[in-house]
Amino acid sequence: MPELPEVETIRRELSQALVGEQIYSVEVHRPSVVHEDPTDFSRDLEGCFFQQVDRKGKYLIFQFSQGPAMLAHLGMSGKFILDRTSDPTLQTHDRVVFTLKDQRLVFSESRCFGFLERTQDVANHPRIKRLGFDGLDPNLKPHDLKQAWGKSNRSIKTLLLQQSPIAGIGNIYAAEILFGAKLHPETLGKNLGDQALTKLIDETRRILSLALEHNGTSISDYRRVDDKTGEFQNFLQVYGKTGQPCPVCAKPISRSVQAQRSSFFCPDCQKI
DNA sequence: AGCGGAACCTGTCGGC
DNA sequence: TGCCGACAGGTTCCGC
Repeated sequence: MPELPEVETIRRELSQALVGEQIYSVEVHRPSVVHEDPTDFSRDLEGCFFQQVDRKGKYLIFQFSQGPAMLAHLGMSGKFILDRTSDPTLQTHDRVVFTLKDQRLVFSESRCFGFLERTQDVANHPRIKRLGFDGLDPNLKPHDLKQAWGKSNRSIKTLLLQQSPIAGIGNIYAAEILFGAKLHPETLGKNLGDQALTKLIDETRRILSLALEHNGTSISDYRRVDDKTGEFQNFLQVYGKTGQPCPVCAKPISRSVQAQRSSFFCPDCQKI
């Protein structure tokens, strides 16, 4: 599911619901998603209070009153569900269940690409250390992109998916950002000048913010913690629109494959 | 050093 | 109806 706007939507909802809550018990139903001995994982978290829920790129970071923090990545299909009913029936893809005072927090992941991982030192965790500026970080400047991309022969589409120097963009928003910036996905990053880089940064912020205002994009799996959908799918210009008219020039949207991922673009509006 | 591709695992959909 | 291949919002690792 989840790129920056979806993860941030979930972060806000979880923060609201969890801070100050105590974990009564933890059940791990799919050991491979916790990246450590599930018995240790459960035992250590039981009794802890949620203190803060942060985010960097597509990672959620849970801070507790004591002990290590917990990183969560939702992979392709991961969800956090807040279940306030008293029905403890397990759904097929429920991997980890945290029982709190009056609710259960369920980590559900059909494809098992997502995971929960505890760490004593978030900032130095290799997965976090690798990330560049968060996609909404106002400090990102054209110079940073130039420095990172200057010697690379990769296309701009591939570079946007790297999570460094910009973190949080995935396949949907890469398509929408490049359409907004009028850049063909196969343009080489190193060929972009100051003007194009500035436009790219502006569009990144504009699209991610707009998507966040609409609570993210629900194409198939993505749901908010209360099972509501996001609404940004109603605003997509090119992602998944192969053959449909470009909203600007009405030529059909093209699809190609780059680095094993689909790219969607207008062959007329987006130039190399 | 940097690149493309395979791998991780599961589900859905369309064609035959 | 059943089987098979293509495709899916992500990340890491392994050769070349």
